[in-house]
Amino acid sequence: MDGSISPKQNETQASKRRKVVERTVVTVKIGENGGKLKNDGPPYDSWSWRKYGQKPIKGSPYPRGYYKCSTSKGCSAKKQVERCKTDASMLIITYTSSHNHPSPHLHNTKTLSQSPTKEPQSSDDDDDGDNDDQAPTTKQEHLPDKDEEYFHYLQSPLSFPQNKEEDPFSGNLERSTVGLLLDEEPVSCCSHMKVAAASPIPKSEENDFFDELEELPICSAFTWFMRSKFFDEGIHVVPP
DNA sequence: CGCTTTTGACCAGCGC
DNA sequence: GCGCTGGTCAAAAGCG
Repeated sequence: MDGSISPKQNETQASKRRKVVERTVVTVKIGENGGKLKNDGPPYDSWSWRKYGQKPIKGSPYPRGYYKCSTSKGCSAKKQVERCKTDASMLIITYTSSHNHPSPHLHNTKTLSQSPTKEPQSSDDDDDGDNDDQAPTTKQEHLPDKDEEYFHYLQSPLSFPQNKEEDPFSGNLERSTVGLLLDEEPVSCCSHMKVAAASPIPKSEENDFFDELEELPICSAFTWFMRSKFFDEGIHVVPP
């Protein structure tokens, strides 16, 4: 893929580690049209993703798909898509790393919606994808309407499980969504989410995770994600 | 023709 | 130290 550059020397060193960097877990409820997706097909998303692998996951009847961002060549953003064990209509998407290029559809959202929910915090992650706000005139169509009809987005921001009380957004949003899910799916549906949201995290893992987080600027993956999806597009929490 | 998807193999981390 | 599992790479095939 990266063809010319030997990925084994650069990326592999870091990416092969299991303790990954930033991870943002998002749960997507597939609507009735879920069947349209091939496999666990990634829900529509502003970036283009290229599948580079698929693996059966122990304990899960569904394989996990591995995707890389193909919108930009050097972009290291990745995501893993898997279905919830107990509810096949739920997709668990784990975003890893962040995009190093602006979102191809941001201009759409920008013009479409100056969403009132948008937090003024956008300036702090400029170092990351400082171009985030500028929309390249890419012709990545977004189909917001369709998108919204196909999927109901539920989020479980793994990024800040410990701040959830302090965090301006996580408070309501996270709680409601996760709470809702847990309520609806007491059967440990989406164990990721439980871990992500609640925080019965095993000590070591917790430490590792927070450790990783602390090394990163708060902006990273979650921020762009929030900006580009949750706030610009608006995540739709499907009511029961 | 170019890009994406599929599939198998390999590598490395983690747990026992 | 060994085995298991997860994650990535690379080649081939398919599709637009």
